[in-house]
Amino acid sequence: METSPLCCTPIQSAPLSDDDAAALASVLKALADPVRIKLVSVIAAAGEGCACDFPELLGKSQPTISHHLRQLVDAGILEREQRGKWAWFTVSNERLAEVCSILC
Amino acid sequence: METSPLCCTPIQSAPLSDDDAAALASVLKALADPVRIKLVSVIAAAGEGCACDFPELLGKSQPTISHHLRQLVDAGILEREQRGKWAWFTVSNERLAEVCSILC
DNA sequence: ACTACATATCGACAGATGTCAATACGTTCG
DNA sequence: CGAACGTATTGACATCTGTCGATATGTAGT
Repeated sequence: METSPLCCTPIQSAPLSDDDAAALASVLKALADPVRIKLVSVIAAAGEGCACDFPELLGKSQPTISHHLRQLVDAGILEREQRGKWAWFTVSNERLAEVCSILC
Repeated sequence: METSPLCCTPIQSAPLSDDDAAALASVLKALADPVRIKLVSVIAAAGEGCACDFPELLGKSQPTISHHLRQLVDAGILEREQRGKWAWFTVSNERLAEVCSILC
């Protein structure tokens, strides 16, 4: 869920509707965790990332990492691709751009 | 607190350090609530806003609004100015720009 | 089919968070 | 000063959230 595009009006120009505020808040909430924003930055900087590397890289258990990855995918921030038995992730730059286009 | 500037490197170019990730997450967390992001949008669109108008405008109690305003001020997103017995708020466009410069 | 390995889900728990009623604080004006 | 009014803080509560161990699901190779 939550893969629908966000509203595109910068907050400077008009207040958000209740629905748009809820939608934007839910995407921001997905980003608003130290582990998750670091996951995004690691994947963004490398271009892509394998789930197998994250537990050691971030010092969190495998279930915890899987939980955070799911939230980011559900929010439309990450995209998941299965390669053999590994799960690879990329950042949706469009999604981040949507957020920025509303904030600034 | 939390008024110190955020790190300025886009996540595309390098992964965030643990400290930078925590700092960015705490600012995003302040934005990641429907009531708070709507407060920001209302104030941004109008240029400024009086605390006295928000409870009715957002359908929340005065203590709840005060609580959210405090979080936004602590995160450096809003700035507070006392005018007589009223509290007025403006949006720190610099703070929002910092966030966007890291995300995009 | 069986084994090995990567990832997802479940269940449980401690800690954080949003909310409001009650109350305290601070400013203005008579 | 004292009353009136706007705002902040406190206390309490239900809900949400991050975390991990245990377990289930899925994929690949023998």
